[in-house]
Amino acid sequence: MTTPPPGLRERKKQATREALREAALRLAMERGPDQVRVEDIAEAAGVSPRTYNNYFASREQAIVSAVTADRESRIATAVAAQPAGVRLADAVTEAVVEQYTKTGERKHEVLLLITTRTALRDAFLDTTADIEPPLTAVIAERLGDAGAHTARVLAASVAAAVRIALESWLRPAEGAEAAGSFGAGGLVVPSGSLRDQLREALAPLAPAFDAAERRTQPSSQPNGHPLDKR
Amino acid sequence: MTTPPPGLRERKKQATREALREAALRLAMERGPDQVRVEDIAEAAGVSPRTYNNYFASREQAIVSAVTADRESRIATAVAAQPAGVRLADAVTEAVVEQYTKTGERKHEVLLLITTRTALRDAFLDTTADIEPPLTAVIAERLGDAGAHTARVLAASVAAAVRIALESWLRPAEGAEAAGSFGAGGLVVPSGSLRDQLREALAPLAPAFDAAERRTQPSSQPNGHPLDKR
DNA sequence: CAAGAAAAGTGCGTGCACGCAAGTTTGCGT
DNA sequence: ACGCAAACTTGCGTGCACGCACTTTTCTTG
Repeated sequence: MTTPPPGLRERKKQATREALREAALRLAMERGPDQVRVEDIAEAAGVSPRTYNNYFASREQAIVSAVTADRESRIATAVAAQPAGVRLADAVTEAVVEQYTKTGERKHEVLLLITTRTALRDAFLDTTADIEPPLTAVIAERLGDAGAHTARVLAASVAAAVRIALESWLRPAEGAEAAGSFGAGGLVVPSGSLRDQLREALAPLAPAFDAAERRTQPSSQPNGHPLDKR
Repeated sequence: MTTPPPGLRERKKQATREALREAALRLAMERGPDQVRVEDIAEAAGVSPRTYNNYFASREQAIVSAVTADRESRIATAVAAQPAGVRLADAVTEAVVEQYTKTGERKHEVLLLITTRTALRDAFLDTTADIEPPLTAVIAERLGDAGAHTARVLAASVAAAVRIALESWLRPAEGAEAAGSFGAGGLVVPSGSLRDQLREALAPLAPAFDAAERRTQPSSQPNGHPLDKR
């Protein structure tokens, strides 16, 4: 409905983007990530370097996007696909966990590559911001027009939480540095599975979702037990 | 206590940083922001271009940092300075609003400059991430060791909310584009004062703070009326 | 189906970020 | 007071991001 026939223009565009993605990833895997110049990626994809640059603002983005692909749209539909009765908080949590967990075999070995370079790691973490717009849309849909503002904030918070979860998951406990007055952190969390990290990061936001949801439909109370562990 | 005498080394370093900040801002104000090359800033500050680059990762950062300065530390202390009895949510909100509102006359004219260039605008918005570590620290302090994880998520959410508030404040209603299924947004909010934008963006997070706070001190209920409008 | 408008691709030039390997300054132990 | 080690500065070189002007391709409309 939204895309009758995408048109040749758009198809070519996506094809080029895909080719660049693939080329970037493949070359990065073959040689090290540092041994891949933009020129190589462009050539492998059959476009000029300048064109490559119209698709990706940085070399890291190109490589990482091969893993990230169309996560944004997947998340949105995943939320919408949740049964109508569940709490909004649970719907979002489930959708997010599902999308970040259901990783093909190939992806996992790519993540190893990504963690080896700080620039790549950062670029990967930055992609969490991409889920914000679609999340805003679905949340806003459930909150109604009055909650548009709230929806944006909640979506952004979710993105932030996901980022944190990925951060502490990707980091096998580095030396103690920056933030505040924590110990080495060894006690805080033994760096469990990604699944757990995500749930734990999203849990604190649940009350905010509940409150927002309550403000729009004070009558129909969604069932609150499918995932509530308390 | 934390800084007996800072030592010559550190003082010089801060002096250089300050000089760069000031030079960058001054030059950007005199000519347009686009007419300032890194070379100029470095020369005006009396260091080599390469050294400039050891302090700032981008030209935009240097300019923006003149406005941002030590906001991070101010926020942390502002939260800590709040009366002990108030809800954590209120303490944070007040501290944040205060810090982003108490803007000198000079700052306001700088903000006008910043909004003129997208790159500067983005750099400015990115600085909201800097408040995250100090916020994490103070929040963690009030939540106790058990809530360290929660503290990080909440701090990140606050940072995200602030970013959103600043975004919609800096943008006098552009044409409708990206996100989801909203109208032109003219109805949603008439783009009130920054103060209001901040409060509105932070409000949805209050329930999350309350819940977190409740989990650590189920007994002593903080007074909940100083700012609660509902 | 033939222009003409709109959009994508391309070549070129400029300023920049950043690694590396010196040189220089500051701090500290003895 | 001296001198070594660590921190900061700097020059150089490389690859890159991106604006601009222009060509080529695709979409639209009469």
